[in-house]
Amino acid sequence: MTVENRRARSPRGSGDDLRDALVTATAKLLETHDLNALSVRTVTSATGVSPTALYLHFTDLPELLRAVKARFFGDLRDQLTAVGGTGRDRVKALALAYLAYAREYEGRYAVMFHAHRRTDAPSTPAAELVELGWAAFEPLIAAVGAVLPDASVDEIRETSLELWLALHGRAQLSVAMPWFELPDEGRYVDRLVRQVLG
Amino acid sequence: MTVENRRARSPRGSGDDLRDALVTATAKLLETHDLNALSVRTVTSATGVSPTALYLHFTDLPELLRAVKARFFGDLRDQLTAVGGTGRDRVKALALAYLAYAREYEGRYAVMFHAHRRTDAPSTPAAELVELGWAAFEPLIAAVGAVLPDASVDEIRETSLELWLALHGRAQLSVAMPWFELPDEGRYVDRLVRQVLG
DNA sequence: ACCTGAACACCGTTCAAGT
DNA sequence: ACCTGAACACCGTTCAAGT
Repeated sequence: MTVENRRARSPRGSGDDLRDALVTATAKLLETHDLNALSVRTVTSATGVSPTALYLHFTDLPELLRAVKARFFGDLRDQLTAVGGTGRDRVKALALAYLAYAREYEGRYAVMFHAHRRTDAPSTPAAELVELGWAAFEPLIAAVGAVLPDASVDEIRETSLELWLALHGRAQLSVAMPWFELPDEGRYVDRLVRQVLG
Repeated sequence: MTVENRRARSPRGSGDDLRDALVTATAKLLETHDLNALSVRTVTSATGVSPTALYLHFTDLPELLRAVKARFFGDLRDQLTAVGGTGRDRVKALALAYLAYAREYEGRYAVMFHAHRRTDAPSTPAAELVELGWAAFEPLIAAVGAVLPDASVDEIRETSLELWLALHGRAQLSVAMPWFELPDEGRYVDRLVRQVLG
């Protein structure tokens, strides 16, 4: 992974500028590079600082990646809240927007649902991520609630989750196994919404 | 990642013994360790050979991981073909067996559907993996076909895929975000099968 | 035929130091 | 207050050599 030579960054005014710059640079690199092509050195080099500068704002590389994940979940939520429509059409539009996000930003989606951890760490839930995940999920819950006015909160949540898990299954598979041919997104969403919403 | 000191392996009789030993050792390490805790050195050390011995049987580390993935898909297929039952009960039993595999072997599932690649490599489909993926999928297709005797091959495939994508969505999410609380597996499968199979 | 050892350019992270 | 440089124990991979 060769990174263009940038001029060394002048000492900065203050605050979280470098932190933001590192997150932005990492997000950009993920558009064109694999997750494990990311290193402290490529990220800092792309930002124009020394490798050790990363540790001024993050405890380690995984924490930087968590911050990047958080940004991606925020972006996804923004895309979904911008979706229009009402009733069942709105549910379908949200489903299509979700699949579109995964398709357009494959690298992001791979990182957002990347299965790391495993025994070593105490599986730190990273409260911020939990919250952002739920926040991104909310528009779908609201849209499903509008379609099922007589359903309880639990029923709405369960139904929304079924929709989301089917969307995630398709999105994640297409990222993990791009060679696996899947039916048209529109058709998939039509059938899914009919099956789950009745 | 500390690995117990093993005696150096004596020169072997012949053939693919070392290859198998490396795949087995890697599979075992994945039961307790994260994917990126795997290295050429931990794998070969666990096998009792020098780091460079890996290159006698694999072009590089990713190819070893592909071989491990292939073994896991074979295992999954074995588990699914061992499932009994007929009709709709068989479909449900297969779904539960699928989720059970992902739950019991989280590390395996994470590797099987790990989204690597991305621009650098030409996204080598790895024909062997494609075939093994389909082979693991076949039992479900057959079970769905038995439930829908009047359906066309395409309809059966599409319906089976919908079932599988919903199962994969749940399985992969539980591996990627274990802190996300999901409804009971039995209830999920009951509702899913009713929704998709009508 | 099968495996090892030394060597290469990397890697994440720490810590003392610079401005 | 903010950032760098040298150093540490690692990493994947190559290649010449050992038995």
